[in-house]
Amino acid sequence: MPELPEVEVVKRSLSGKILNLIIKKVKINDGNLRYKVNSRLLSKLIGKKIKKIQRKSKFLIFHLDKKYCILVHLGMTGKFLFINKKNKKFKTSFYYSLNEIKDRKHNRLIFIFQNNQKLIYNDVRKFGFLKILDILNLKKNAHLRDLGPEPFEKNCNLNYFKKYIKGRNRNIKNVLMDQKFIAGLGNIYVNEALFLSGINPQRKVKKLKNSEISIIIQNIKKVLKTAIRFGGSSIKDFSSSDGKSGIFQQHFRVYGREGEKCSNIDCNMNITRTVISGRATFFCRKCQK
DNA sequence: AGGCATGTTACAGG
DNA sequence: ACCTGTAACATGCC
Repeated sequence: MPELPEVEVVKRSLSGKILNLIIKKVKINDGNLRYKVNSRLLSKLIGKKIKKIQRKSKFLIFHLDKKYCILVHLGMTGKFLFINKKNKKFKTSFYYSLNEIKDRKHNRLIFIFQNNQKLIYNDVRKFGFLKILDILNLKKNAHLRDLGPEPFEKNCNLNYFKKYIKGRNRNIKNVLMDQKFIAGLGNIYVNEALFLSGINPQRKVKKLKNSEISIIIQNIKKVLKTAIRFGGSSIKDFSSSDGKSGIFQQHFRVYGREGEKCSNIDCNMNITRTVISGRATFFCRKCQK
């Protein structure tokens, strides 16, 4: 369940666990993910050490020895699960085992490390993927090449928005969902950021005032930061690699709240659901103009 | 049974 | 070129 905050949470939780581990074996239960897993390349990872984990937008990049890296996208339901065999008897790993047993069916790949700890890639819908690449080719990789700036980068500012927006006839929701314009947002956080900003998702970008754009930028950062702080949002069953769920979904102001009363004080309006660019869109008709 | 789902991409048509 | 809508991918849940 991965937009930028969820992927960041996964990155952080994984970094504390698998850095410096050496891959002993990789088991492919079902390699037919969004792109078929290349088993030949995968076997080249045996004996390699995980040196660094990086997040780029909604992608994870595992850096390994010898310029190998794994580019990962979690799609809609991709998850990593870390199994600490060494502490099998401890409560925490009992927790992992439960998770593993509950959803063994969707464990697609299993990385086994030299110390017998395991990293499982679990993905119900198989929209996610793992690609083994040469680090030197990373920059020109088609998935990463065209990504826009991330919300926390300093070039993601009012001027950048103004320049892009000029003469464009798109609505603001659609633009914020566009990874080529700004990287890392998805449907949930765009809905939330526009609510916080008091901007109707249908507004044409060319008609936004500078002050409104600034507010949007500010709220994008705010909502992402808060979501990371709460461990991401767990709709259905997102979990970080230690099986913990995030709780930011409890803080959604509009997403999934069709018909519920607007959470702004003094507003009696119910939240509206509509569809924009094929995606569910939630907003308050009164508070978002 | 039908509709919906955190994402991305391809394609058709205006 | 720009923009929108739709469908597809694979699967499960309500």
